[in-house]
Amino acid sequence: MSTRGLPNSPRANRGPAAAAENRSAVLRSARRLFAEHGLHVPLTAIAQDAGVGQGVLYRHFPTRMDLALAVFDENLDHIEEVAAQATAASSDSSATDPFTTVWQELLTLSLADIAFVEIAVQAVRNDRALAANGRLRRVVTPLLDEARARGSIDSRLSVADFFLALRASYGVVSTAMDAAAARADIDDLMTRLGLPGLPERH
Amino acid sequence: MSTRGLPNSPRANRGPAAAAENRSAVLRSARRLFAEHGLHVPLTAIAQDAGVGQGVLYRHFPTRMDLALAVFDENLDHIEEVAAQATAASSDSSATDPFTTVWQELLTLSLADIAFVEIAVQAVRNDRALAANGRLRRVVTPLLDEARARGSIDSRLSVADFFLALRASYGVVSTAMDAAAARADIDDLMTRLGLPGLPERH
Amino acid sequence: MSTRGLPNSPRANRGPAAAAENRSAVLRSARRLFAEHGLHVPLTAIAQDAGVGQGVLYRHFPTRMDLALAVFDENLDHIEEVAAQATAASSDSSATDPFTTVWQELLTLSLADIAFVEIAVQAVRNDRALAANGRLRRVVTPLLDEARARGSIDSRLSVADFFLALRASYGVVSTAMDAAAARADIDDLMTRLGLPGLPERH
Amino acid sequence: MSTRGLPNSPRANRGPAAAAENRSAVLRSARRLFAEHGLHVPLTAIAQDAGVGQGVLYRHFPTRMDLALAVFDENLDHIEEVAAQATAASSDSSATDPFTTVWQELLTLSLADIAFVEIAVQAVRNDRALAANGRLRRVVTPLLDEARARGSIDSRLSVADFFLALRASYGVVSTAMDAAAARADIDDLMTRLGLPGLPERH
DNA sequence: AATGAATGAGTTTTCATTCAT
DNA sequence: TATGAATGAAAACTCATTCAT
Repeated sequence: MSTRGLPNSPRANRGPAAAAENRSAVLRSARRLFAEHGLHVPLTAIAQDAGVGQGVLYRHFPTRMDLALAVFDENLDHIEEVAAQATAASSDSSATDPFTTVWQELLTLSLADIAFVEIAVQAVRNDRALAANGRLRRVVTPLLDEARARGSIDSRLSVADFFLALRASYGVVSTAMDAAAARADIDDLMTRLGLPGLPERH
Repeated sequence: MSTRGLPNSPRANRGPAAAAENRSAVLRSARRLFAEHGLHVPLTAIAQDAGVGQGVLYRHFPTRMDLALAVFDENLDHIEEVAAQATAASSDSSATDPFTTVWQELLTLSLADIAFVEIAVQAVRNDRALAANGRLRRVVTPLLDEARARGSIDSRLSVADFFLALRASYGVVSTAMDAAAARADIDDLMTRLGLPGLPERH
Repeated sequence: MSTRGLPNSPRANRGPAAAAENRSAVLRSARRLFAEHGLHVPLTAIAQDAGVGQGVLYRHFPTRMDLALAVFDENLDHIEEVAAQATAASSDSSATDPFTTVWQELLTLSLADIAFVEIAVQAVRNDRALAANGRLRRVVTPLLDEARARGSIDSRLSVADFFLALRASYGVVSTAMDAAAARADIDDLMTRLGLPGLPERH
Repeated sequence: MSTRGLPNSPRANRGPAAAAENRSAVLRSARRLFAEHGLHVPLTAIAQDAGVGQGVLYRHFPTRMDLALAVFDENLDHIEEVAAQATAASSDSSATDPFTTVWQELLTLSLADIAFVEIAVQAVRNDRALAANGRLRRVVTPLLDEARARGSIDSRLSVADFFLALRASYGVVSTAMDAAAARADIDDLMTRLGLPGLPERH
């Protein structure tokens, strides 16, 4: 009784190259919708926003946590890149201290992305998040050591303090009434903790 | 014709006197289940845990936020009481500074109750939460003034700093791996911010 | 554990006189809310609007249909009264024909009260509604006979035609876009059926 | 963590081809249950009757009104078809006048389908229903003009009268005690209004 | 005789997950 | 390999009816 085949849409994103594109489309949409609505957005909405079928989403990210951690991982990719660039540029004596650059980038990320907090919180309960934290630790430790040696930060500041400050910033950002207040409060908190505040420009 | 609303169970908590009891039962269950599972627990589960029908829950708390804020309000009731007792006892010169007592109670609350953070975060977007924050401010300001005068805290510490530190503690607690780590990290953070840490015993 | 008694509200509507008052209050509210929202309004809303407890509503009107028919019955009371007055006034030769007066009153009622239609429709399925229709028939038949004798209406118009026209007017009113259109359409329909239209004034 | 949405039943009506079938199944069930029980039947019952999950119903008809209007639209499809056939057959001089055929079909529909009335009544309050009425008007107008020209209906009968009569028939049908009485009353009303009555046979 | 809180079945609605095509 | 319809459990919400006080 059913008429013809018409299995899927005319111009389907087929093939291995398209698969990778689909994956990033999903990731991009997830990042945006997580940021806008929090971690509870319907996965259906993400797939739709990405312009792919739900099956694609499930193929690449079997669970919601997989998706959340993938977004989180991208943040770390970004941070690593920033760290590499900052280190490369640090031979130029007039450049900002690499640690400061990375730290400001992390604060900026927190500020921009409500879900960054949520993901971190959820992720912490998850073994795989330990790996994520490990990555961050590996990036930050040498920069911190160097910054201490240079004297650009307090010599008593440890990696543990760094993580503590980062986590404290979560609380400040996530309970802020608005973006401007959040900026001011973060700057304030960092001053009290002896760490660099946010960069001038957004 | 009407099919809904069959008779109710044999021996129920009826009458105006029971109403208040039922309300507290709901609140008690909500507090516990929010703390255990977060703000997303099914309202049905709360009603069941409280041993009441869903209608009771909806009668007293039309929306989930109403319930969350009621729990939050109870926290503030508790804090006010602690503040009053601490103030009353402060004539005894050997007593702990009232501000310290209250502050430690707030940290302890944060530590004990995952949902305290969540509620605070959600509540911040809500006008009614401003009133709640107002309550806290009114309680804390005089204690803080007195503590500054006495010299038990840094003379530069403002009420804004107090809220900032409280919000920072949210981040630290909510991203902690376990209770022991949370304790240690909170103590650490407070030391760095020049505020009292947690009390020795729980 | 429950505190005091406090069985019911301070100034309760007690006593037999109050009972009658409560009954009419419920009836009054039912008429209004049925008219505004149709027969499906929550009974709770009616009780609340009437300022009585739900128990009172159920005491006087065990089922929704009891309430609906009570409202309908009041309409018939009103019609009977109009009929009696019109008849009494009919000795005055300049007066409007009694049948016309009653008929116009019926049309006006239909026009004013959405629920009038709904009740009639529901009522038809109900044996008790037959009694209601019987009342109307008993009032109208002599007026109609006299009107025919006088020549104020077509001599072929029977009581059955009268009911038919009334029911037809239900359809016209209930599908009207607005009150003005309803008036015009009813007038039109009645003209085509050889019956008096609506009175000039509302 | 997520508890919702367990796997689905073994052999389901999957795929794009089945979607259309499922939609019609829902529509078919809706038509029947609306006709039997009125517009208030539980949507669940419709889905069940159609043999589909509730999701299917919501996918195709987000609101109850969407479903009701879809049923109504189908009626208009049917009427258009009848009109086309009647017009095509009208060259045969012995055939019934096309307008009469269409009009009788409309009366028959009203008679068969309690919900037809209800939907029409509800639909009137709805902008989308105006479009539906527009469709009907476009179909009827030329037929009416021709019927007037031929002399098969009273030359004074306008399109407005047509709609008026249709709406009047709603009232008569919806307040009828039983099918036989409804038939007789409709015939009677139409005679009085100078329009064709019901066809002999159904 | 009145009050109005409580019950809980019935309905609506959402959405994670599967799978025919 | 992708699509997107289908499923159906679960969660949210409503309200007729009862009954302790």
